[in-house]
Amino acid sequence: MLVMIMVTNRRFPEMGSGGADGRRGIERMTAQRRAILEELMGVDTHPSALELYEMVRQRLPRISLGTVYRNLEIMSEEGLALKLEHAGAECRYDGNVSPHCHVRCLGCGRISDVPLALPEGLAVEAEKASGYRIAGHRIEFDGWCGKCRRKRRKARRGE
Amino acid sequence: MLVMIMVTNRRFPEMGSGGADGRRGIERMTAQRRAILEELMGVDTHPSALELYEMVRQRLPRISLGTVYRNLEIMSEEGLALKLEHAGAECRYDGNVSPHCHVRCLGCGRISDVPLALPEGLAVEAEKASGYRIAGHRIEFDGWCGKCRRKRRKARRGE
DNA sequence: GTAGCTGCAAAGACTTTGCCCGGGG
DNA sequence: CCCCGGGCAAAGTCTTTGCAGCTAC
Repeated sequence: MLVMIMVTNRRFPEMGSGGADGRRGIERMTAQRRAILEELMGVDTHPSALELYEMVRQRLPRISLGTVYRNLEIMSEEGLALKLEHAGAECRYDGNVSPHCHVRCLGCGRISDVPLALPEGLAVEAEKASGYRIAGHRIEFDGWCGKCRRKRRKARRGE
Repeated sequence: MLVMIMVTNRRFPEMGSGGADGRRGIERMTAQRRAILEELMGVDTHPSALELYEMVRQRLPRISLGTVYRNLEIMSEEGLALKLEHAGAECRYDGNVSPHCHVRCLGCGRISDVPLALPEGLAVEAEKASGYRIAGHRIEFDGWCGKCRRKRRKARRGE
């Protein structure tokens, strides 16, 4: 899928220039920013910053990795992308911000979407049980993708 | 709570010396290993490796951070501890391996336990929807703990 | 006795940041 | 024209690893 970011005027409708909470905002649509957004929106592979850097570099060979990080950070603050922070592994980014969860392959680390949502009521229960004011949540599954499952079976037979 | 690790013979019942999947095992109960286990089991604060290092250092001033990391890694492989690879911060460790989930405070980063489990059936649904063989899962809530909530309210009134 | 562990320090992987300049608006 | 954002590189943070000596068993 090819994604084309159209700039209508000064900024995206979703892009404030930072709210009352002091966030940064997106003020200018530069070529780099557009390219990063388009590449991210165009895949469902949850690329890491480095992978995205390589992708964007096809179009903008002089872009720097720092720029990619800077923009991904801003985009996730602005709600244009999801930053999947699984500590212990590098962050991965998701251009699909609709509610869904993820499964990560224990073999190859690949992340896939899972179209499931947290059963309603569970957040309320968590709030009661913990005393925290719940603001968000994340469900992550771990598992084995088809490819790694086959590889594993073969390895076990071999040993 | 004080936790005392008793060594019966060669090894813990739960501690294999590595399974068919080639994992490392725990062969020897050293003072360092015992101290790390005991400190981790004795708190419910989900310490990071560095925090645990500081805790253990009270007892074993010459222990090294590398040893703490090495042992935490092995323990989590052996199922004696949980490695919480939660969103964007350093890994934290949990001596409580019974099924439960966690909430992290958006203000101070503190992690607390939430005594809730994934509704049964959801893992099966995820398996069907994703094609992965699901092996585990994690539910993480984000929220504001009481202390940070009060701090925030005060700050907002102040501005 | 021996191989599994430790302490130490260096290296590694990923991410953030300071600085100065260019270009978007 | 102004200042946001980019390129570059250095620094920062967390974690892993190689090595030589020590020690649990």
